Amino acid sequence: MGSRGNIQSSNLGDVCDRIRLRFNSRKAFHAQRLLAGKVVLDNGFTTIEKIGGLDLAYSRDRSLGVAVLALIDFQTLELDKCYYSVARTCIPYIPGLLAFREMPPASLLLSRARKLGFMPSIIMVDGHGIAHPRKLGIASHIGVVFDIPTIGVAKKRLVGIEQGDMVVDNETGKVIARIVRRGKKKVYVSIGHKVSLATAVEIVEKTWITGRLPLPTLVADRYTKRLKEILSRVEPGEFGECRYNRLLE
DNA sequence: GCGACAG
DNA sequence: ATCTTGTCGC
Repeated sequence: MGSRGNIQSSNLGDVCDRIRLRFNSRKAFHAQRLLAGKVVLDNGFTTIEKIGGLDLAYSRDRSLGVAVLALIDFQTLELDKCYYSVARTCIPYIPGLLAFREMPPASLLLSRARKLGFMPSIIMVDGHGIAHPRKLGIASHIGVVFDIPTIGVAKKRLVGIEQGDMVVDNETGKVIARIVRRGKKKVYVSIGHKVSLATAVEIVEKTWITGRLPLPTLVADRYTKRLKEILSRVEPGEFGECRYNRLLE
């Protein structure tokens, strides 16, 4: 047997191990700076028919991630459709590098949604947009890669200084995010891609009708937690339609 | 060296 | 994010 062995008997580790070994923060930083230069900070759309909410959950051993895209009618705020996708999680959570952990299930999901013609006008992503150390949080990352308008909606601050209802950049002093409150709850809203901060805030305020998050991400979050239950009986790469009918139970 | 640190 | 026990409020 040659030094390379073969696929079946290889003891070089599986694909996830190899992805993990090839990964390093220096290259990740470089990719983020590259993509950050492509972010568009103005509205790249005119009307919103459907708004999407994107969120993820993990199996208890964290080996699998499930991404959910909830499609909501922007006028009636009724749930239209809901899709999910499952993928292995190879990269650990590292502040500032969240996208490298969550992109596999998310990109699988969005590429399928696009192929099937179910891409919404804009997507609300659970995480920051440009309010990020290298101006490319996961919301912006997804927006640029899929060339779709995105809004970053995070529950906690990652960078910047809070001044009232805004978050300003440590160095430039520019506003990088706005804090939207509803009762005791608050979220950090930032530009993801192809949307202005003012419009992003308006969209969050219009869709935040109850709970701790605006409706798109709230619905995605609920489905994501329901789908955790079937993760142990599911193959990575699976794509499907959410099968739960009750929006809020 | 010491804190801060999306999900 | 996930796990987990107890507590507060509608």
